[in-house]
Amino acid sequence: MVTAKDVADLAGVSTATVSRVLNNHPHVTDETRSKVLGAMEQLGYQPSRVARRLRMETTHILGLIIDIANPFFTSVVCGIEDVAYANQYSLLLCNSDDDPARESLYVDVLQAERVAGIIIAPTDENSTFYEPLLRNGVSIVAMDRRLRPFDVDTVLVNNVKGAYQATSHLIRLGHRRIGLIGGPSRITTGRERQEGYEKALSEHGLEPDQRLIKVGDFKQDSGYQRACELLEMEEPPTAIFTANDLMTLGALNAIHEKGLKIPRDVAIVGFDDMPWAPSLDPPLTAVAQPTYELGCTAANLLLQRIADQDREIVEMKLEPTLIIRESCGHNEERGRDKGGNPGA
Amino acid sequence: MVTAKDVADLAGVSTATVSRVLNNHPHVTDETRSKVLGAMEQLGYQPSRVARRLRMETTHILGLIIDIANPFFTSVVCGIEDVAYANQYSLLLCNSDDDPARESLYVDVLQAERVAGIIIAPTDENSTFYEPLLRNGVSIVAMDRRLRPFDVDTVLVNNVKGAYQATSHLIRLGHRRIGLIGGPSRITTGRERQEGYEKALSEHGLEPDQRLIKVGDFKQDSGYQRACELLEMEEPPTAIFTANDLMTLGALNAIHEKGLKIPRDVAIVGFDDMPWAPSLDPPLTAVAQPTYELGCTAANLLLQRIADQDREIVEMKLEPTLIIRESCGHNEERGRDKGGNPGA
DNA sequence: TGTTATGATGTAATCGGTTTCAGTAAACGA
DNA sequence: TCGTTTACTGAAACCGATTACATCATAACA
Repeated sequence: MVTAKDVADLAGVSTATVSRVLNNHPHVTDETRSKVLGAMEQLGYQPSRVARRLRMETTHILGLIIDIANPFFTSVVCGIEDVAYANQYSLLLCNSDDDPARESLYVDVLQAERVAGIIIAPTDENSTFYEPLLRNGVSIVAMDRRLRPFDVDTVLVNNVKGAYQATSHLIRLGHRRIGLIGGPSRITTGRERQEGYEKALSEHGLEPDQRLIKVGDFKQDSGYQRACELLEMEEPPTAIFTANDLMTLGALNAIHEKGLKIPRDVAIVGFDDMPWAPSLDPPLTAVAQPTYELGCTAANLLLQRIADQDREIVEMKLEPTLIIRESCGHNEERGRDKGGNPGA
Repeated sequence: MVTAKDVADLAGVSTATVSRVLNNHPHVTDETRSKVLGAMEQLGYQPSRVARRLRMETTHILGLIIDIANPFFTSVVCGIEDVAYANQYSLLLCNSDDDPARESLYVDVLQAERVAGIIIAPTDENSTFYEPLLRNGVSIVAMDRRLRPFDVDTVLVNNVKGAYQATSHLIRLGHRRIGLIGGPSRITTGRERQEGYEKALSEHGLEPDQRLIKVGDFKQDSGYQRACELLEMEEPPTAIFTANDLMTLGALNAIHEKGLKIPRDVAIVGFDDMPWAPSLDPPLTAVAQPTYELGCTAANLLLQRIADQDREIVEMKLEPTLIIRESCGHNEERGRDKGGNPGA
């Protein structure tokens, strides 16, 4: 591998000058500069970021810890990458697999890599293993989910509101027995979406029924399993709210498998409006999240904090939107008190 | 940030000894070892991978250049990450956005990062900007797509066969006017899937009609646009083969928007069997690719090559499977010569 | 007892850049 | 003409680990 020394020798200068040319320092003769540039060109020189990093103590690398199997995050990652790319940062990708142990291990790796900052979607909002990072002044942004023990920049989507809207929509359509397929309560999104669901029920005078609340793990199979449990109850729910896209797909499989017709036999609202939602059978009513924006915002917050460690800590909350299609039926305006408190 | 020097001072030893403890060298007293470990613990020491990397000239980082917006790659990345994780490698994620210019830039970045190896899904199978990498002995694996100018390890899916199966399936069902929404011909998958489509037509005695062949860019919007063009022809095709998952979704939007019924008015086969395919309206018949396996294989090949630069170069071809659901109808066994050469 | 082998540890060079400091030559002012 | 400033460049220290080599103490052996 060709080094600055090689370039310097060929150009007949010192490595200091090579470095100066590389970094566009003033006080370099045009003649020297072009000699050095010529030598670089000729040798195909690529300066080692590893060496530069060691000396400069500034890495221009961002760490990213998410559950990469979850398609929700693909668009989020796009947003992050676009911002990183525009600012000449690279991305170190870590897969938490929604497992706190794996997340913890990657946190150590990222610290060892001396990354400039980290964007995480914590798999447990009470994790404490970020303490050493913060002590060492590594910048952190919590994204999509909270990291409660620490005061860090945070970008969230208003989960309570989204779940509230989805559930209210079902209630407005006359549903009284509404099942929830939720996420783990250790994860912010799991907890808050259940909260929004329960809030909607309560505010409409309905008592949350614990038997209708099933907790999955945000993966497809659990959506299938929990949906089966709900549908096989002696008094099954007439509608189901699934707390993320993968569990929605699982639930749809269960519903179709049992030969049930949506929305006639059972209605369904999902959280996450994915590109395929309009093409599902039937087109899915779902809570849309601003995923790309979520990623961009997280990355921008992180870059800001890297630039200014003393900036005050912010928490941003992006707004979800309920996209109404056909998986709950069309009769919301008919014969019912919209948004009111209809009887049983 | 705490360094080996700090640990050495606290433990009353030299940095050499700290390093020896770190790397489990023999010839360290139990007493010294525990003193050092204690100091590390007490200071929360994380050895700098940056420094180690510079000295050792072995990075334990793999570069990955793909179009991260394409959901096809999420499962592929899972496979890669699992293998990397198991071998204590980290992943530097680069988004080509299917743009050769961006890919080229990232190639330089990865070389500057001195990554141990690179996995790429080339956005142009004739790109020549990998030459400097190969000259410097960086290991490369081409995945999902070819990199023709260079002799590198390659893992592909049998695209010709997959497209052939999909198209033959339509022909067997009696379709004669079959539209193709293909990918760019500079990309292996675009070229080969068109090849398989044309081969199926020819072998069944049908002349490929250039007006029915539309080329998209593997993104959703182009699927929508090309499908509109096909459906608005004076003599529209009775079936469409879409060359990847995103374009399939776009085409479905176009079909639904025009109020057409699948498969009655128009049949559709997709390339890529995604988790949502069974839940589409109607359940999608599609060519399934072993995505996770594709990722694992690529990562394993790369690690093998890193370990042994002289291993002979291999090209692996994984097999696709046509998954028959309902988007082409069910009548393949009825009244027709299965696999034969039925008349018009 | 003297010699040698061996184990445990420290010293210093090293990886490839960046940066401080010093030195040289040219330019400028008086 | 001399002194001072300024532009340019090189020598060497440095970032934080690893490791070849040196050193010393102790054990083993003749």
